[in-house]
Amino acid sequence: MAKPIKKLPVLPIERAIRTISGRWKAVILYHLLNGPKRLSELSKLIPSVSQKVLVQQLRELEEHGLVNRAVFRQVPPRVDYSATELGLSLEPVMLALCDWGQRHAVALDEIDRLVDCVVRPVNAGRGSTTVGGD
Amino acid sequence: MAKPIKKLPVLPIERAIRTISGRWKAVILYHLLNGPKRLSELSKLIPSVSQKVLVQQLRELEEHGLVNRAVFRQVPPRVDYSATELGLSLEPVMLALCDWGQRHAVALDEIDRLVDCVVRPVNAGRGSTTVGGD
DNA sequence: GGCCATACTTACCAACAGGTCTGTATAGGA
DNA sequence: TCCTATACAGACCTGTTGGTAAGTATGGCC
Repeated sequence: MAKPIKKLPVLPIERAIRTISGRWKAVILYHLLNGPKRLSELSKLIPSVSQKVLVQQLRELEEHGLVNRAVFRQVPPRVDYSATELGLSLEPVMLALCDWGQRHAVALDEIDRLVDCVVRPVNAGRGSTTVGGD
Repeated sequence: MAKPIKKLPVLPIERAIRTISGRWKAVILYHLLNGPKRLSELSKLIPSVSQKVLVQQLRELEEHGLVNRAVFRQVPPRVDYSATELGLSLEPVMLALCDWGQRHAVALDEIDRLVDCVVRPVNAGRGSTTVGGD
């Protein structure tokens, strides 16, 4: 496991928040919780993210041990990004955050559209969940 | 409930993360979970925070409905900051984040010192928990 | 050789975040 | 009047972050 280049806080809660608080990180992780993805796939799933920032955040997530990057020797180039065990362990935390975020929106009367907090497929029916950033 | 000036993301998880991800916010909230505090108290509890940022973050937490600010008509000026019901509801989420943050530090072999994840007094004995930022 | 698909990298810039330092306001007490 | 305690506000600066736009590398196919 390579040492993260970007130093993380010592305080556990600050550390946790820092690993997932960069732009698009939560969205990226959400998609990777559903299985490995290529860069091009993630680009299509998150249309509003710039190539540069997508790569940047993936690299950071990788550095912090949440994401694994698998390079295939082929052309066109193929790189698979997948959530590590550590990354997968964030799922309940992300769910808790999502639930609270909904509660927050309701409390502040800012419920334009209530997005379901589903980070894994519950069954074959993909459902109505859409995550693409705000 | 006043509308927050700083617009929050629509996506619930991004919204949640944004409300607690500013500098010192988690630490500030941690202290307010233990009861109302004055600015000077918070300054003493978190020695490394600058006056300006402390006030700024408290104002943001207030704007986002997590913190209540009570002004007393007296001199010296007295202002009490306390966690709102919404803010208090963050406790389990913060605990989950803290637990995960510890797990993360262990997984990356960065366990200098394991800080306990206690956000409320468990009993009369205050214990060994210390939160002051990194 | 040109085109394709994929996965990046680089230069540049605007906006933002956090911090230092200085100053202001209030009433009470010596 | 000066000092005290408390709670800010404002000017300024540095470093970071997110994004736009353009470019590079690889091998396969026509």
